[in-house]
Amino acid sequence: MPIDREGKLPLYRQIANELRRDIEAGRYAAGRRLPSENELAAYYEVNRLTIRKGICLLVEEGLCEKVPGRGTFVSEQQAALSARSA
Amino acid sequence: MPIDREGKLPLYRQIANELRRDIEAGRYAAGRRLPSENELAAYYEVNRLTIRKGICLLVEEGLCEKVPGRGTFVSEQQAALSARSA
DNA sequence: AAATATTTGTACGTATGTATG
DNA sequence: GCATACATACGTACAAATATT
Repeated sequence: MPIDREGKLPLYRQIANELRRDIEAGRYAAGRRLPSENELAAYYEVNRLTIRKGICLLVEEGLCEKVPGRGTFVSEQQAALSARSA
Repeated sequence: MPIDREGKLPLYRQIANELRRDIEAGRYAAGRRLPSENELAAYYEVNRLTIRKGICLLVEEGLCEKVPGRGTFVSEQQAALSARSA
């Protein structure tokens, strides 16, 4: 159970950490689409806006890119990085 | 620099005064939408809830009307008033 | 072409917790 | 204790872009 509601870390940061871990572990291939915000919200049992806030951090880090109407995608560079380290 | 954090007036009252001034100065046309709460929060560098509290005063005064999910709009009457005084 | 579904984007509404004066 | 202010989180509604049927 990844998310700790009693923890000190805000949920959206925990979400960001989880997703970052998954990306860096290569669980999402180069340019692949992440699950939709609604799917992630259902999976982690948090509000969709909390997911968005977490993903926003990853976008700022350059790990992800969002495309309106399409989804959120793993940045190519990041995919290359995790492939290299794998 | 409109907002004075050292002043005696609470921030939300200062915000209300600023917005009221802008409306009465005709800077927002009849029925026009104000900047979103988030935009105002960024502009004045205060929390969104502080903006909300300030706008709430204007709504009580009849200067503005809020529409859930759409925004805050200048009341038509008020627009007429400021047009008259202009 | 049209209608529908999916997905991200935006905006207000509400509640709780924390900190400060 | 109370008012002010901020951070977090969820709720709800609708718009815009895209994809599908």
